[in-house]
Amino acid sequence: MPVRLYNTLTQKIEDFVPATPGKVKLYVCGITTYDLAHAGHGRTYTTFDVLVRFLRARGYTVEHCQNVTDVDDKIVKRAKERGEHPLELSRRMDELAREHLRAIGCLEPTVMPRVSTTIDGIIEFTQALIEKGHAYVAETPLGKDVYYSVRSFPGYGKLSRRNLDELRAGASERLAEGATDVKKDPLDFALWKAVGPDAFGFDSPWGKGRPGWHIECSAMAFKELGEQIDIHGGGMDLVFPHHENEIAQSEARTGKPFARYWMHGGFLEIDSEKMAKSLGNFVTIKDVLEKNDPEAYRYFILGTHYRGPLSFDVTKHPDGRVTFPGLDEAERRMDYLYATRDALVALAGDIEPGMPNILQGQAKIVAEAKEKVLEALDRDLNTPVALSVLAELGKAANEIVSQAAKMKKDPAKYEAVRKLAASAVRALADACAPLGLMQASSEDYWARTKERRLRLRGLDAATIDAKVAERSEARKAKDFSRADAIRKELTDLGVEIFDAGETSTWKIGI
RNA sequence: GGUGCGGUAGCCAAGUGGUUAGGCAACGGUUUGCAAAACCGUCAUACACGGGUUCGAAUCCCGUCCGCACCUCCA
Repeated sequence: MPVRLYNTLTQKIEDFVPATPGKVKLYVCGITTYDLAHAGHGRTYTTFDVLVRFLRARGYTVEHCQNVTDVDDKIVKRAKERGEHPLELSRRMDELAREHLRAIGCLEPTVMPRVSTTIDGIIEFTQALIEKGHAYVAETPLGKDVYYSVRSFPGYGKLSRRNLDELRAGASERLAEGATDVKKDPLDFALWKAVGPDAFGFDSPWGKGRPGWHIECSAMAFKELGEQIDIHGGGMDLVFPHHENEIAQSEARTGKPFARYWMHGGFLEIDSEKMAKSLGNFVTIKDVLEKNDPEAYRYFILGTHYRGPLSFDVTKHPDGRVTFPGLDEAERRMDYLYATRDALVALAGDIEPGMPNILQGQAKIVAEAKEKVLEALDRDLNTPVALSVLAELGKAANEIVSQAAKMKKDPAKYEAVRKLAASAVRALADACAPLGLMQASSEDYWARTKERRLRLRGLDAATIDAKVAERSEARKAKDFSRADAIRKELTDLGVEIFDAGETSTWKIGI
């Protein structure tokens, strides 16, 4: 079955066929770097990260271009407030965003162009549009602006299904509020805006100014990927006007279809409202990472189809603690997956994987897991179904481990079940790979979660170790009431105890 | 008003004409000194509402209701 993706342009799920067989050119609109990246950004970039990992797992070579908007009015404004150079503020925020996205498992895009280093391309693109009659220069008190003439492009509105007359009604009202009317049509949008001689800007044939928001993406995609790309992605809020304008610019210049497929991710919501910087209801990725494991966040995101809304719940406890219940639940699932893998590895040791004729129900699940995950992703990135495959595999794996304990007396059987366990380890890795899950070593995963959970609960490991040791002594002496009392005490602190024979281990609950 | 995205069992969430999605919670069982974890079972003939098409509809058609977003900067 081919890869199928929903295309906003046609409103249909279509077979994915890139322009060049085996090669995918992907452009994803990046972040405007004036503040920390929030959990909604994280959702979008995680979605496209899974798309990239998945397409690669399906054998495609993916060129993933994600821009950095480092020249923008918001950046200039924020920088001014802080007495910082705009590009310096942007560089700092970009570094943090990269760090946070890397932490949640997003692979570095192949290319990351910046506005500030693409000014030549933007100017060239703007000039081309002027020459072709799609853009015009307008005089303003600050100098010369360049606007795109929306009426010059017949296909305007085809992505967002809007027609110019309906749009004009809204735009005229806004203009009435005292804006200077230098545009020929209220819907025309800026390609280049003049700034005063003292403001942050770049020299151009039209004087000092800054590029408009939409032209930069057209120019960067053109420069890095060429005239036509396979997939263009971003959040749903970019459909209009940003992506509509990109189409108008790029197709007016080249005369060719810009992107074959347009993909848009749904919103992350808090209290049923879109999480947004402008609404002030956002939780940053940094906030998330302080409370939960990065893979728990990814698991949480993948639990809902990328086009639907995803509710990010925040619970404020009576004691003042703030938690994210959805992420907590996801983190328990990650604990489960890592614990499952640990048990498999402990059983398999370094035996070679194989598919012996044993535990056939489980063996079938192990054999099919990888392909089932890929098949789920074939269907417009159905990550919830992919996670259900992981759940099925986890169950089978744990069953293999518990059945193995009963086979120890029969060396031939035991070796066979160990081979199956080794296959399950491989299957788990293969099934997780396109999702970007279970990327840590067990050692790292348990260490980082332990450290974080101890910190959140204000506990320290040495105290717990001492209590657990004391309890072990009590158990050895068959003083079970003493042992149970200590366990109760620890449980109340959020510490879970696991007895295995005479020894006990512990972990902090989520 | 226009354009989209949603409304599925206690909760989260797949499915888009007939065949067990999955997870969480709860309860019962196997296991355990007792637990926990793990596994098995139950909850589950649920699909916003009203009509219609069909042998058969959560799924298609018509009409409503509700939530959210975009139409100005937004992933």
